This record gives sequence, C-alpha cells and structure tokens, in this order.
Amino acid sequence: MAATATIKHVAREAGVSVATVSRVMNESSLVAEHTRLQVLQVATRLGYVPHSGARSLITNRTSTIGVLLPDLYGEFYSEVIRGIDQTARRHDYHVLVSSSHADQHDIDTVLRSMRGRVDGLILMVPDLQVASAVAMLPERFPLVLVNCAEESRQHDAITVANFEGADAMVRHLVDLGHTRIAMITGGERNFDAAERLRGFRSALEQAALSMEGDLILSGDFSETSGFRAGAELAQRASRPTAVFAANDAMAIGALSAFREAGLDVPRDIAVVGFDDIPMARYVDPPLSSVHVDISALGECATIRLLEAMQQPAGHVVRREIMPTTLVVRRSCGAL
Amino acid sequence: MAATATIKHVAREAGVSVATVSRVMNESSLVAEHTRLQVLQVATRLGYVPHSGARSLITNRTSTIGVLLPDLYGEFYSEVIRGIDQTARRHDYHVLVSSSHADQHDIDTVLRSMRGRVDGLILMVPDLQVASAVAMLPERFPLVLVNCAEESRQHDAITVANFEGADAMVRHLVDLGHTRIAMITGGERNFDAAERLRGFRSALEQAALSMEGDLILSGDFSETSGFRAGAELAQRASRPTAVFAANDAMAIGALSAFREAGLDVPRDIAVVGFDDIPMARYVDPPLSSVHVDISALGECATIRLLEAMQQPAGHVVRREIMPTTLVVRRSCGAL
DNA sequence: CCCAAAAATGTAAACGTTTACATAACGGTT
DNA sequence: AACCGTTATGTAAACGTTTACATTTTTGGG
Repeated sequence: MAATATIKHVAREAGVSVATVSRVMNESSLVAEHTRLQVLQVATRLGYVPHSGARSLITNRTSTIGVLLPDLYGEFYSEVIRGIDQTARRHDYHVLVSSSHADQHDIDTVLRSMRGRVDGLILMVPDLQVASAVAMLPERFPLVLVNCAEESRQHDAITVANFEGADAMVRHLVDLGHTRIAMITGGERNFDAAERLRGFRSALEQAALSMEGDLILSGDFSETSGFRAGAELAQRASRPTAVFAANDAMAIGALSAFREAGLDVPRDIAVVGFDDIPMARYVDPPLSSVHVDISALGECATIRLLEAMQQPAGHVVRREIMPTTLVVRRSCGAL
Repeated sequence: MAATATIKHVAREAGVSVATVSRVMNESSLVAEHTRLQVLQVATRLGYVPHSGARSLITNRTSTIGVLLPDLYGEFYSEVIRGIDQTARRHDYHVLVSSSHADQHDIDTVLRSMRGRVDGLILMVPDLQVASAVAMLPERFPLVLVNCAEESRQHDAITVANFEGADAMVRHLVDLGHTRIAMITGGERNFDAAERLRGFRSALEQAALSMEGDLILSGDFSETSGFRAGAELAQRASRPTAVFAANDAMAIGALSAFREAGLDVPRDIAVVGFDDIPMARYVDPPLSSVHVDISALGECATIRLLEAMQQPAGHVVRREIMPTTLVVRRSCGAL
C-alpha cells in the first residue's frame, strides 16, 4: 500500500531521533518507558508502518516464507496451505505461494523469482526430481521438502507414512478374507504413488498371496483414471474381490464404474482409498480410507522451517514421517 | 535467499556502471546491444538477482498482490487461488496469501501487516461487514472484492450470479411439476446465502406458488446442517416433493439423511444444490447443481486488480457478475 | 557533592537499487 | 572542421531502515 508516514515523520513529531523510533518499533529494551509510549502514540496517530523493503534491505531478511505447490490442486493442498499459513502467522511470518508448475523449467523460474523475497522455502514437488531444482538455491538455504522423493537426505523432509498406511489398509483387506486384491496406482513418477504401491506389495507378500501382474492397474490420481480402471475390472471374467486405489479420487471413480456395471459394493467387490478426503464419507457406500492429518502436515513443515531459519549454521537435517490412521467405513465390507 | 551478488559486482565485472546494469535489468531501450549481452552474461554467471527490497524502497512498488481468504476453506477457495496465482504470475506478480480469519479484529491485523508488502488486494470476506476492514486502507488503494456484501459500490467487486442461478434452478424444479419446494439456507449473515434465498423466493413468486414459512429451513453451508434439515423434512407428515439446498455440501448432507430415512431420491423427493463442486457428480444419485467457473472467478479478479494498479488515478469502479449454468443430473428427477 | 557506571538517546554510515542529470561518443550536415 | 542531434554511458542523490559508535543524561555509592 502507498506507505505514507516514514520513520522520520514519527521521529520529528515525537521529538526524538529516528534511532529511538526504530528501537521502539523493534521492541529493544534500551528505551525509557515514557518515550516508548510517546513514540507509540505518535506512530499510531500517523498510521506509521515500517517500510518492509527498507527493512529487508538492511537486515537481509523478509519475514516471509515461500511455498511451492504442484500443478494438481484439490482439497489436499488447500489444507496444507491452511496449516502453513496459520503457523506462519503465529510467528509473524508471511506466506508467498506459487502453484501450478508444469515442468522443471517452470520450477526453476519460480525459484529464481522468489529469490530474495523469502527467508525459507517449503517445497511440494511430488512428481519431479527435486534435486535439480534445489541445486540452484544458495548453499544452506533454509528448506523443507514435503512429500518429495528425495534420496540424498541433504535436506529436511516431511512425508506421509505412505508405505505404512497402504500396508495397513491392505492387511485389513486380507484380514477380511480377500485373496484376490487389485490395486489402482498413482502417477508413474510420483513419490507418494510409488510408496503406496510398495506398501501394497509388502502386505500381500506378508500374507503369502500371489501378486499377479494384471491385478495392478495404472492410474494417475484423477477420478477419471479410477473410473477407467474400475470399468476394466468390472468386465473381467475373474474379478478380484477387493480394490485398493492409491487415492480417494480414484476410488470414487471406481465406485461409479462399479455402480454402472451393476456391481454392488461391498458385496460383489470391496473398494478402499487413501487420503480420507472429506468427500470420502459422503459417497455411497461411504469409503474406507487411510486418514492423514493434512493441516498438521503443513504446520509441522512450517515449524521445521522456522527452526532452520533460526540457526542457519548448526541445523541438523531431519526426516519426519506423519503417521496415518485407518478409517473403516462401509465400502470395504467390514461393517 | 541469502542474496550474494549485487549490482555493483556485476557492474565492475562487466566493466560498466551500475546505471547501465540497472537499465539492462529493466529492459530499458537506451543501451547498446553488445553491452546488453555482455552485462546479461556476467549477471547470469554471477547468479545475480536484483534485491527486491532495495527495488521496492525506491520504486515504492512490490510486484506482489495480497489475497485475503475467509476462515472456511475447501475446494472452492483453493480453485480461486489457483486462478489468481496463474494470472498473477503471467503478469510477473507474486501472491501473498493469508487465510483463516476468525473475526473483524483479525482482519484488521492482517491488513495492517500486509501494508507496504503488496501493491493491491483481493478480499474474500463473505460473512462480515467488509466496510470497516476497507476503511483502514489508504485512499484509492487498489482493491477487488470477491463475493462480498458491499453495498456502497465504492470498490471494484466480483460476485457470482447467486440470484440468477438460484432462480433458474428453482424454475427448473417448477417446470418438472413440483409445487411444494423446500429450501435449506446458508449462514444468516452470509452474502451468497442471502442472494440464493432471494432467487428461490423470486422463482416461487413468478410461478405463483405459495411460500409457506416451514418450507424454509436454516443451515450454515456445512454437510451436517444439511443432514439435520433433511432428517427434519423426512419425518414430516406432508413432505415437500423437492429441496433446494443453498450449496452442494448441504445437499449432500440431505441426501444422506433421506437415504437413512428410506426415501428414494429422486422418486420420493428431488434434491438440488449450488456450486457444482467436483464431488457433486460422484454422489448417488449424481447431484443437479448450479455450476460456477471458480478459477475464472480468480482470474477475473486478478485482471481487474492489475488494471486498477496500472492507473490508480482514473480507474472506474465496476461491479462484475460471473454467470452460472444449470447442471442437470439424476437427483432432480429430470433424467 | 563528585565521579564512575549504567541507561537513554543521538549521529551517521550502510544496505542495493533507480533515475534525473551530466557527460561522452558518434555520425551526419553544413 | 565546426556544429548539432542522437544515442550511449556515467555520476550521484534519494528511498527508509538498522545499528555501531558517540554522546548525553541519570543513578547511586563514596
């Protein structure tokens, strides 16, 4: 906004020097109480707000954290942002977002343009190699990766317990007596997708169940891809008795396909998903899923980042995993 | 990020003055082609990025727009942000967001803290009086209100065609032969809610249908409030034959209530909603609704704002209305 | 009442840009 | 060859802060 009153105006009006005003605004302790009040009063009267640009020029800090979101949006990411924003504000930080990145080059551009505008970054780049994007950042730049495939362990990272959640969900299906369980996978190059597939495989292996190749159908996290996979399964001669979709959107797509094919869920076939999006409880039948506390994910990432920004030097890189919980509803036939 | 190379380094290295470097970075035309290339090469070699704080200090602009979101999140707002962000980036602007505001005081605080960090604002404050929030802004500050109750017409505003959409939806029910139509309203103090109710009333009046008071049930846009209203209707001796919910979430809640009560939708009772959230097509039966192009809403708001920022002086205040379209699915019994 | 230490305040440099103004280089006319 | 109008470049002030350092005021112990 068109800043109007400057620190000089306040200083003159209050009969003190600019240094004193600055000290008052920064809550320095070396200022007498009565002058403090006097300055504060003048400042509010004049509607004075420190110029953030000038401040950042000399302090080299911006009180802002940047957030990079992937191209695909939806309820998941809006919840994450919510968690980030609330936590950031609680610590007097602002949030600069940037969403929808088509490719690697896009990400590079955005990172460059954020340079100097943010004190730290939260990166959510599930599909792509995050390495090259990170390479262009200054050494030791405060950074937290959320749900990224990052092998090097050079950076702070937070991920969802994809493997454990998927494993638990599939075990539950096994416990219900299913032996032919299909999976609809997420995107090829997607980190979450790969982990959930790994969990699926592990649970089957544990149960000594065969893993026929044609029980793994590829999707891309969209409802339509779930629908396609469901339709394909419905028309098979020997159908599986249960389907684990790598996310809820695909599970819901599959539900529609089964309904159209005249199949009853869960009697003819059980369906389960992952994420526990709000929609899950309202579809028919209500969808069993793996619950993730999404806004806590954002909160956690922000706290990690703030920590890293406090001590840019001796910061210990850590990898954190958000636990998941099984939510059993009607679609899996347990109720 | 810890900015490292400054304009001076580039100037020295390239054997020119800082002014020349500045001109190159700002694409001024008064610089010879060969020096331009020379400077550009040095700049990229040194990884030079202009310090945005210093820039904003002297130009008094930040290349950033601020976005204020309401407390309640969900798919609607994440779509809006997406539209805003894409459009902003296309014009080389950044987006500073702030979500979840409990009360008036909260909003004031955030607006104050954004002061000087943004060149313009997009406000989405559906529940509250926006007037007092706006009052604290500098005169003529670039501003666009989205879905706000704003009577004064002092500011640019964009709203959804709530009235027309609701009217069309209810007319459609009338055309299908319904004479006893109930409505589940949104929050008391909510602008959208009020407009949709007005559309409902208008359509009934037009059709010369009576408007019995007990056919208007109050909700608050949440699924649970829709469920409650649905349950209440289901147990009545003389049920209405159709229900118009002020948004899809409540419509979906009502669907669940009717299913529990053993009613068949649409045979026993027709149900329709508003917003056409993605979930709408996946519930059973698929929900008829009023479609809004949400991301276009964000895009439109951003374009208006950028315009206003171009010419802070002679900008003509305007009110725009995003049209809606009727989406007929199975829940209203037309198919 | 004096003096040193502590507390409060002031002075001025520095941060990295942009830009008005001054200057220099360069053809092209006379 | 002197002059002019472009065109290209340089110089330096200004933007609004913070902060090291200098200076003044206050305090309290002798």
